[in-house]
Amino acid sequence: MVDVQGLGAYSYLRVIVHSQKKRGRPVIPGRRDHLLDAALTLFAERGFHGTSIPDLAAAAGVAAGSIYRHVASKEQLVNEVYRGAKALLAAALLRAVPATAPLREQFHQLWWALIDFARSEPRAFAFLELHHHGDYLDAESRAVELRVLAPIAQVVERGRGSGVLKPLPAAALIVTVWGAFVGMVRAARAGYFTLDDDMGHHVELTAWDAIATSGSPTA
Amino acid sequence: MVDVQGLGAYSYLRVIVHSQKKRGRPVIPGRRDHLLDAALTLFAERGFHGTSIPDLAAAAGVAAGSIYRHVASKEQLVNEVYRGAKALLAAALLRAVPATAPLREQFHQLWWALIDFARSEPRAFAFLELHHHGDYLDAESRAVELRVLAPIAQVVERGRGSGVLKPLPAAALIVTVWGAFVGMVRAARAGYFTLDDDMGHHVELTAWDAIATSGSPTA
Amino acid sequence: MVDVQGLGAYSYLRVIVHSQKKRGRPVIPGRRDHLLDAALTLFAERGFHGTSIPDLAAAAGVAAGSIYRHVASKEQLVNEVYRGAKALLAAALLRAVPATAPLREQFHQLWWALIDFARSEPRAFAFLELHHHGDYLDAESRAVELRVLAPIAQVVERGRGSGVLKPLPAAALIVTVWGAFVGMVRAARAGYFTLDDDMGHHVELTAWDAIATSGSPTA
Amino acid sequence: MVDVQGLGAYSYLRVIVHSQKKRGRPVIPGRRDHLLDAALTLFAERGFHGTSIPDLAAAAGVAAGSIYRHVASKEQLVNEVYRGAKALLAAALLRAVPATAPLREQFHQLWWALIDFARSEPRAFAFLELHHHGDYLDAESRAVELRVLAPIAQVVERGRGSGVLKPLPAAALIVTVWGAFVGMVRAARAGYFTLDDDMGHHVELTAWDAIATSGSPTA
DNA sequence: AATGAATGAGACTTCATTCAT
DNA sequence: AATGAATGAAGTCTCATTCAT
Repeated sequence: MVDVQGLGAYSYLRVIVHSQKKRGRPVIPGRRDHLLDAALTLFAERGFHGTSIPDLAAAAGVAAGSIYRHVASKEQLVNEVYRGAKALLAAALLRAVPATAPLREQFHQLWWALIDFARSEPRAFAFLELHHHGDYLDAESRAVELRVLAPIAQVVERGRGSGVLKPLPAAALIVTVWGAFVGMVRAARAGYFTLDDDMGHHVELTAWDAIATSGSPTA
Repeated sequence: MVDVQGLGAYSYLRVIVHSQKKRGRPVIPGRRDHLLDAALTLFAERGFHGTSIPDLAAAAGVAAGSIYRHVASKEQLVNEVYRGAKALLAAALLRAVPATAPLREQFHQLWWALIDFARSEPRAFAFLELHHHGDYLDAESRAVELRVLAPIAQVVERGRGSGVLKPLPAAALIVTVWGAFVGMVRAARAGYFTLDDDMGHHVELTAWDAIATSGSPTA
Repeated sequence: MVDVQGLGAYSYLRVIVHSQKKRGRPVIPGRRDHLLDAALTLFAERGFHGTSIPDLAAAAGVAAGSIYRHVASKEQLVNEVYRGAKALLAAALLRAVPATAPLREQFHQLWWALIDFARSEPRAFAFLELHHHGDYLDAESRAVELRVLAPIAQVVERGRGSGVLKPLPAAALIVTVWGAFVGMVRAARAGYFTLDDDMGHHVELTAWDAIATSGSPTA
Repeated sequence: MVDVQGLGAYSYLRVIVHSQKKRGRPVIPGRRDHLLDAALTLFAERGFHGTSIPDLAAAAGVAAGSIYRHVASKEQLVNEVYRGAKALLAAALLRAVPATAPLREQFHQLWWALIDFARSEPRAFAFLELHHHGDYLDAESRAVELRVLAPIAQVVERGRGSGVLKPLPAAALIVTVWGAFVGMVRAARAGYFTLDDDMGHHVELTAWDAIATSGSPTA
């Protein structure tokens, strides 16, 4: 099991042990997480400006004013959600890289880790796709985009060095793989097909052939 | 000359599509076209909900109330822009398919037509990417996504039949190509690299190898 | 007639000639002035924080949103009202100082100019009293308080020089006169008596004796 | 020892009034007194509507909800503070009137009692000035203004009868004295000068001359 | 007795749309 | 055909108050 660094303060990603140390009316355990979760859903579906505070409150099952007990502003809320989703994706990718293995095997692990992520956290995936930019993202939240793709980049670099991958600029290889993956998920979400194991496998083959040296073994 | 079907009433597309011809018609489009053009810019940059009517009016250089001379509502305006952008893309693709040619050549034509489009109409491309869904799109506007990719689909189908392309589901091949292309443009827009001819060429190679039968010639 | 400088942009203090040069739905002539007037009333009665935008809108007979067509914010509105009221008071004082006249006569003119002001513009007077400080006043609006009392200060200085007034610090004399005047107006507003000519005259006598050299003639 | 009537249940006034005595009672008042004290500060600085319950709670060092252990509402709180401040002023004035003494001496005592009050309880003084009116004051709290000036009125009446003071309406004399005093304190608070003994003495002279029969001795 | 989370009304402000000119 | 003032609903956020602990 990988040690997932970088979760930082995104408490809702962890199973929370409530220490109940303060006096006063106690926090209903899941409230904040519930809010962030509802926000993830709505922001992913309608975007930041398309989601109102009353919408969020209704989805979270709280009064509108109560939201401000958990976050200071709507902007802070998106940023919190953004970083949470990003951490989730980063964790999925990190978990998938067994340090030593044939490159084709690494690629396979990575690919299916991504598919797992897209399947188990479809909202987080959709959210990240929709919110790269936007004035409401703060400096920390921005400048992520492809940085989270570092594990992929790492694998690609290794492959280029060893001659297994095409001697093209790394960026060209990465955008192809990442683009194919995103395209697949989007098409599935749009209803063009179901993202089943077969489809995942098919596109894995195309993605690998895209970047592998022509003569390399495909599977 | 390509027959640009489907433009319907979206005159300003015709102006743009035909603009290289310089016939008698004034190049400076009418007020309505100017509005649609300004709307394309703002919607692409900020999204539908992030763009206000006063913003649009200011960008178009008209009074807010005047917008309602041209469209009945803000929603109708996005839909109009949406269909315009989609028609632009469709036109670019249609123009690119020389009915008879080796498949690799057709793919090449298609690929560079897309690059031309992304370069010459970056706002339209960004807009389409950002507005697939959204409650504000009417029934006609939605359900486009990949339909406009019909020319690509057509080429792919031909290729599968002839054995030049992998015997995978057409959807798997299409999403890979389209995904790689979109990934490349997005990465360029995000500043990770410049979409120059070299990069276009590199990614073309990966995309082709992704879908071609393993032994096929690459270029 | 004195040239009243300092009215600056406070249009509502002047009789307005409407030049009606712009197109579009015309401004209903008195609207902005009407708003400032209603704001003067409410702010004087309830203070800044005690007056809401809906209150102001109702008092001015417009919709709440319409207020923002005339001022950029509630804060700008108070400041506008503040400067208007101050200009009114300044004008009243300036108008009252006949450059050459026996000091007692000057005092008399000044005193009754103030009474005229308090009677004809009771809201402006009450407003100024209530709004010296306040975070909502901008730098320009603050730093007025006694500056507008410059004409009084001028007269007092003259009197001290000539021996007609007591050889006390000017500030001591001024605060007594101004304080007596304000006390009188406040008491009248509170209903303790009516500010008629008799009362005005009585307090004038006390105020003069307060500052005049003991042996000076009283009237 | 002065008999401080009217303090009723406002225990914290007694603490302050008696504080110079240092008997067994703890100088640090209870929670409720602390709250009323904090409220006096904030209300004096920002007014009723400009002060929020969270502000008050923070200033008093208690939780927002705890305030409602001590008062039933924010309105009751101002009224409580109002009556407390008024009682403080009343006590200062009562303490200052030695039943038998030459009128000039009585005036002197009164005047310096007021100055003591303004110096030692500047917040109470500022508060009273700012809160005469206001919908939030209940019937009992309102209609005070000059009633608390009864001791002054008493002295003035005596003086009119004996011919030492001007034969003008008592109200005319009172507002002058009170107005001069308030004007002096306000000017000092605004920073125009320091309210030192000299200034207090100077303005005392003007105030006395204002109301004394012209030939009367000044000091 | 005290806490502070929760509430919902209401604050200021913006916006899509209408309308008089 | 075009303008921009006017509107009122809705948006974000704060606040007085309640309530579970």
